[in-house]
Amino acid sequence: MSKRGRKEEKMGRAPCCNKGEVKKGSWTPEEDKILVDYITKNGHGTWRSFPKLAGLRRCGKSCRLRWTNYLRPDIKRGAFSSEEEQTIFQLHSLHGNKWAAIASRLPGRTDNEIKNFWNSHLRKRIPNKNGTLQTNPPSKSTDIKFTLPPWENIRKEAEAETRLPMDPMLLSPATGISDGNNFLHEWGSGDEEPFQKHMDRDKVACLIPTPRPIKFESDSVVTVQAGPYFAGTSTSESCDQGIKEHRRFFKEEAEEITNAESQNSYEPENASDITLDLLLDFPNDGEYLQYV
DNA sequence: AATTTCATCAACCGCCAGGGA
DNA sequence: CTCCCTGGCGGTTGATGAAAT
Repeated sequence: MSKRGRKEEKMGRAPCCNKGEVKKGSWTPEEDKILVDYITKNGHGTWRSFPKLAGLRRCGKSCRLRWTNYLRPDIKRGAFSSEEEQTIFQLHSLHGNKWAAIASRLPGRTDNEIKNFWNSHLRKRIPNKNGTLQTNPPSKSTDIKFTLPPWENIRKEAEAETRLPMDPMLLSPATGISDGNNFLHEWGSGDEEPFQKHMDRDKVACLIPTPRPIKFESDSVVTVQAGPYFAGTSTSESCDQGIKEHRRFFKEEAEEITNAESQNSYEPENASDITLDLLLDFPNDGEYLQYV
């Protein structure tokens, strides 16, 4: 049958499966076994035709999801390690809700799993404009303290590297922090003005995605928190200085990467290197460098 | 002990981009 | 060049169990 003929046969978008015949809801162990056995022997082929071939009363899309998210042999189950948490924070600061991009940097973890983990655990730890955490009263098992945000570990790690030792006076907790996604949006827009106004209005420096602590000379009132997000409360002047330093930092890192790549020797080895690697994948195809 | 509230996460839905005919 | 199919993605829902009252 010609495509045009098929088009005339059924107008509009064809449903991915016959809703009346497919089963929905949780998968049973029997269904899982059928799916895994079939793929092991034959591969999945075209997902659309997979359920019929495998003998499952499921939508092909549902089969694909079940396989890619839960039954694939290379899936890593269990709790996220602190290293994985840190990596997710760093990647999210760069990519936002691009779960597939984040998952591609975490072997064995799926986008769905990371998305759920972010929404149920990590998102709560990002402070909002009031300086409070985006969370209901924390459960007993959740150790959330505004004075010790999750990226504190990263700061300590970076400090240990001694590449950018922190001035102790810069480490007091930030008290007013804007939302990182807002910042990313404004940063990505390439329009500095809204960002400046935002800072002036709230007397809040910023929440800048950064893989390592940033050191800069400050006036007497600035306080700084460093990590996946760099944040601070400050006067307008010290804000400006902080941003300048931030940009210089990124520029230097980008140059480092460029140099290393030109020697064909850059191999990401840890979370920090992965983040630097990601700078080159930043939205707008690296266009962000013009603002650095 | 019973009921309500909350947190978690597996699964679904709709949309989109890429590729092939 | 257009149309369609497919896989992939991100947002959302709802079932379930745990915690609180």
